[in-house]
Amino acid sequence: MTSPTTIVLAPDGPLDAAATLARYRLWGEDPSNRVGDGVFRRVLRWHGRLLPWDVRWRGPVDDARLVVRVPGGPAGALEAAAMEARRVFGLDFDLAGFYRMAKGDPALAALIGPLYGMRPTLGPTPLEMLVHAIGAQQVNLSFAFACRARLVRRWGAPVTVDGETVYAFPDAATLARAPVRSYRALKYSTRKAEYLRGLAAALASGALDVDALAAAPNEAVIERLTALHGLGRWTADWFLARGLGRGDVCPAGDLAVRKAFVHFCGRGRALSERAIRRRAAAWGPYQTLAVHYLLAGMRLARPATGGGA
DNA sequence: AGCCAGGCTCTCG
DNA sequence: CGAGAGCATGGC
Repeated sequence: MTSPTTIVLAPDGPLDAAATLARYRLWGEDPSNRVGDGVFRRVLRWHGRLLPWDVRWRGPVDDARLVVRVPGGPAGALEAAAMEARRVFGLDFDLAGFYRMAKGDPALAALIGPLYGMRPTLGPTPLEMLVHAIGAQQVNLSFAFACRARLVRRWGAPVTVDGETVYAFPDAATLARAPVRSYRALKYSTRKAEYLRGLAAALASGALDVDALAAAPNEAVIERLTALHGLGRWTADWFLARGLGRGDVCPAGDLAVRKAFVHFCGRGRALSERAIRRRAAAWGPYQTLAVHYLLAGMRLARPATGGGA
């Protein structure tokens, strides 16, 4: 009687794993989320232990399989890793339903083919997703990635397996304790340092309750997050979309989203944030997917200038 | 050199 | 309220 050593996930609908994970490489490297050839590696925090795990993908886009392993880890850790894998590969999005809707939409129809199987990747944990969001506010994404990589190497825990080093993302208490000047050394601005410390403290103390957020309606999530210093509507929208996996979200204030709407929906003319929200509302529960396809569509159109999902 | 990058807060009218 | 300044760094 031995416990299983792998969990195999079968996506409901198509999955293009490489396209889904492109976000982890487009603007730089992420030391806590390593993408290799057919494999994704990460470290799980499991009851105080740091357990490296990996997930390998195989098979065609229309019949893909994900194989999750936690070498030497207990069965519970394997289950937890599989939960993270579901998030990383966006397995809970309804791609089939989205494609049925998108086929009849003039802005989206042409994107289904070239992006078939691409899913939004969700942040593995709320802390990690929000730290990235704060870091990405206003600055170009290459710079934001570089700052985050420095943060991970500074306060994360390196774990080496098979010659590959993956960092456990720093925990909230560590980030809450770190002085502002140490963030400055990583090239975060003083204000972002304060925002990051405040966020980490709120999560570490439980003042910001992740489970409660996951159960709350969108409006309540926005209210709770924007009550914190440094988290505005943009950050809250992206948290709903890429943190909680909500489908009915359009971060209409996002610069890249606005540009994508100009290109695909505005016939070259700018739309107000309000007009964008109105237009997106017609996509109902598929807004998050639609926005990701528009962003990735911009990357197809103009590979040199980025703007991807 | 100067402007802009997948924002947010604060101030002022 | 809406508009405008400041934030800090890197890339073009």
